[in-house]
Amino acid sequence: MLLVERKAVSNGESPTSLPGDEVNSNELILDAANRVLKQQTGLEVPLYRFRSFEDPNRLNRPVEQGDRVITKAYLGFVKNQIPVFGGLADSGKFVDVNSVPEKLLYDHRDIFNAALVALRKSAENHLLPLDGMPSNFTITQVQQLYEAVLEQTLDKRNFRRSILAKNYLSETGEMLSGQNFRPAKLYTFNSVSFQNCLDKELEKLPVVLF
Amino acid sequence: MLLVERKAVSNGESPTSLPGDEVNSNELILDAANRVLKQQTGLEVPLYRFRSFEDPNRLNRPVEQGDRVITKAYLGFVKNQIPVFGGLADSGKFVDVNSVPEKLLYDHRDIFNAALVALRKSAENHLLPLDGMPSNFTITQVQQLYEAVLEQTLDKRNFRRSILAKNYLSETGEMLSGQNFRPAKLYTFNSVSFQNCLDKELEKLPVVLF
DNA sequence: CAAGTTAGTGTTAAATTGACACTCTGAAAA
DNA sequence: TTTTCAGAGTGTCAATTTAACACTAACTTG
Repeated sequence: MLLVERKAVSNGESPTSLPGDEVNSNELILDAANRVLKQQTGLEVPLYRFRSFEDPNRLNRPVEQGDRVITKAYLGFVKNQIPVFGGLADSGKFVDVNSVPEKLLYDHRDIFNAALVALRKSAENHLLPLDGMPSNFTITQVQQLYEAVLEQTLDKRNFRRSILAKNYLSETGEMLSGQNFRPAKLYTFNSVSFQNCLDKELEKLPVVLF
Repeated sequence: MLLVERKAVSNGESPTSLPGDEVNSNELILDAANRVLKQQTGLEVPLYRFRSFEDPNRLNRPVEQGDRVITKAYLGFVKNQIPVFGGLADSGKFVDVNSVPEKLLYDHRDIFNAALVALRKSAENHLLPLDGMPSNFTITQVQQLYEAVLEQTLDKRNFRRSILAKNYLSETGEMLSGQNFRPAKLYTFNSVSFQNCLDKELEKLPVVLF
């Protein structure tokens, strides 16, 4: 989990926060998310929308005209990039998800919690984005990622069957050798097929939701 | 489908539109939707969120500072209420969904299309809200609603099995008599159980979606 | 070549989903 | 009173999907 320390913060608020800033009046929100992430952390990764936050009191101060902030939250997966902080973000660091402070800026802790929920539901559907994996990986490594996210062990055969059925893992033809056991096939993450899976899943949903 | 004629409209735009207006800076968006609907049509019905619309060009005019409008769209089901137009809405009328003009205000035709998609996906999941049904109704009437929304006939036995399994229809103990065939059981729509179904469905979803 | 370690594979039982046809009940007509 | 009409209401079977479960394959090291 990447947390940043925000420069100017209203009285009493924690400067520890998620990257984030305002949308320009002529840009798509996803574009804004990418731009702000780049500005504040130097990172460029695919972003996945998960929820919006719109409570009028979420900034913990009385709402005045022009002070209403609605956040559309995205998450993304970082490989090995080293962040370079800038913009509103003074500094920052990666922390274990179990070490995220209870108190973050505004309702950012709620947003983080929602991100974890989103991640776990995605994992239950075998739809975790693998942008954070190395470019070649074994299915066992993917399974370890899933087990970490879900905090439970999974049956190897069922996991393989389910994840391969999604068709977003492509065999490279290469094997992972140099270990003292049977070499494993290496796969890559096919993000186009992955998007197709998400779209197909979206097809199935009831869209009238709250 | 309820369309309203909007009073003041920028040049060249169709005044025929969906009810809608701005959110106050201190209210929840759903509250705003209820308030605006009441103001403009006099109607008070449960509202169901289905999508947001955020294209910077959706107002068909160059975006200036403070001119960016993002819409969160809701739909609701009207029973027999007679609308009383007010606020931005000069007048209005119910029209068949197949007679909605191609050109509505701004992107309201897109919003309407999205509402239809949402409705049909909800129907495929046997999760159409029944706020628009009479207070007592037969399962056959519900099936007719579903068939109208889906524009296809459904198998009676499978439909009954599925819809009853959701547990949001409650038997009243009354029967619909006075017809020259076997009387049908009358049911009511249990909106609390219905919400539970929606929540349960939400549990199952992958939440990382775009 | 034996031992150790992970890779990789298939079957069965249970639950769910879709296709399909007949009996029940009341009213009206004969 | 009996028959006819029309929609109400019900169950089964086959196919698919999902979860549980155990062994053989392949490579390295000693």
